Amino acid sequence: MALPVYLKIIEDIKEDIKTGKLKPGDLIPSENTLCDKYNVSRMTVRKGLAILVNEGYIYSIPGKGSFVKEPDSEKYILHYSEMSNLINNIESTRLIEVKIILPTPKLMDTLHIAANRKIILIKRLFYSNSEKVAYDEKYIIYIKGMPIVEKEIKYATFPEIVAKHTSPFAIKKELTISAQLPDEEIMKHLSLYNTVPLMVVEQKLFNSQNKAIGLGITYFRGDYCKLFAYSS
Amino acid sequence: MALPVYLKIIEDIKEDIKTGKLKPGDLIPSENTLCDKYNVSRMTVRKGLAILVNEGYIYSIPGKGSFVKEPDSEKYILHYSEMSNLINNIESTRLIEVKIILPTPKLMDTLHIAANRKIILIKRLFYSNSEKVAYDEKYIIYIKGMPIVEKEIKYATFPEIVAKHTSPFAIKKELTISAQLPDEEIMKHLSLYNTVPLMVVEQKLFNSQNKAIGLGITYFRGDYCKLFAYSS
DNA sequence: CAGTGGTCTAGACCACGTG
DNA sequence: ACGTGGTCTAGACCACTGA
Repeated sequence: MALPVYLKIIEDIKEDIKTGKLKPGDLIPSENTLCDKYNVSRMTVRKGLAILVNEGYIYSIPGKGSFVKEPDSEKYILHYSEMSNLINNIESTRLIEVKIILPTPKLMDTLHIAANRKIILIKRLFYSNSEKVAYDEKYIIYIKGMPIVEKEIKYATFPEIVAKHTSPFAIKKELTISAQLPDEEIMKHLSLYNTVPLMVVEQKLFNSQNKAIGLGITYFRGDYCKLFAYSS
Repeated sequence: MALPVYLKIIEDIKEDIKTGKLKPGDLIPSENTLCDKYNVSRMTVRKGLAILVNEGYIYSIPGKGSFVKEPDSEKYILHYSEMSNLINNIESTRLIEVKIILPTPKLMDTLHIAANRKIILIKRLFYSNSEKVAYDEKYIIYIKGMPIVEKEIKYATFPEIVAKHTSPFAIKKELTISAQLPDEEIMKHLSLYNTVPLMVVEQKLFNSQNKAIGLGITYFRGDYCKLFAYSS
């Protein structure tokens, strides 16, 4: 019995759920029942159940009991960074342009800002095996002290640029993934001469007050980029 | 003080992390120190810390202490189902074909099966607002008792079909997302006459022994499908 | 050695839900 | 009134770390 009791409890209940002995909606034995079954104090049982709750296997209703949960079968974990994906890693970047602009109507809308707010626009190209694999645009709401020095931007990931002076824990992010065809500007930047589908990843950053602080759009060549996700 | 003490402890430490008072790598006050600070027993402090560990804010090393964690800044939660996405929901489906086949070399490789294993192939079309928005192929390793009855397949999600007779908790899933151009068969199925980029989502299902049991490929019209993910 | 986190106990009081 | 889960206590022993 090197195994702590609470882990044994977890194992047993998970097993019952996976084999179907316990089905979604079923009532789990009460905490006191489990105390008796394992000859263990209630806090130990509760520790096990808390972990099962946390892992999404069960839920508890005060006064009623603990029940097997309907699994979140649509939930996946996705790891995303502009700099690495399933097929290849970005080995180098080239800065096309950095400038301060005023927001377009679309930017005013997605970032919820006034027409006179200054925006830093960064355009970059990503290379892998000396080939252009992605074109990248970042729009960052300008704040004093922001890094607009070339060497600070060149190899940084979007959250890294923005989080330079705030805790990375304070930043929330959203991704929108779509398939598009390149417009003329992108075809030029990526030196495309025939139709190549693009995997477009829009990344929106929010501060801890849920105010948008930046927008990044990365246009990956479809034949050079795949994303990968897995169920937890 | 309706707020439980352990939640107060969590709040305080999160606040210190978000404001940068505590930085990644920093040592957190020891459990006994926190007991004194909050005038509370050790189990209460530990409950709070356990949740912070679970949420990825801190980690603990026995004999040393608890430390602020480097955040997993590339991790996102993605909700995916063939039947609903950011832009629109699938309102109806049409079964094109259901048949038993022997695996192609590609299938033998991705599903790790022998050449004589029978495979159920299901081809479907997904409609939204009476328009064809996606073409869908499922390959399921045939097992006795599998539903191949039309009405059981028609409106079911891939995991639902496969999990019909096993617990949904026992199934692990992987997604691969890419942008592609349609081949002739897909253009025909989706009635495409000019070039439309496709968002292709490959879904692989595994049983609890990590054996592949099914493969689904859904080809969404890029202009009708976007995926959405967010940081936790 | 003293201090740390990991496991566990045997109680307690509370709010809640059902008969 | 009783059983349920939610919070909390004031101890205990262990294995580990670092001085």
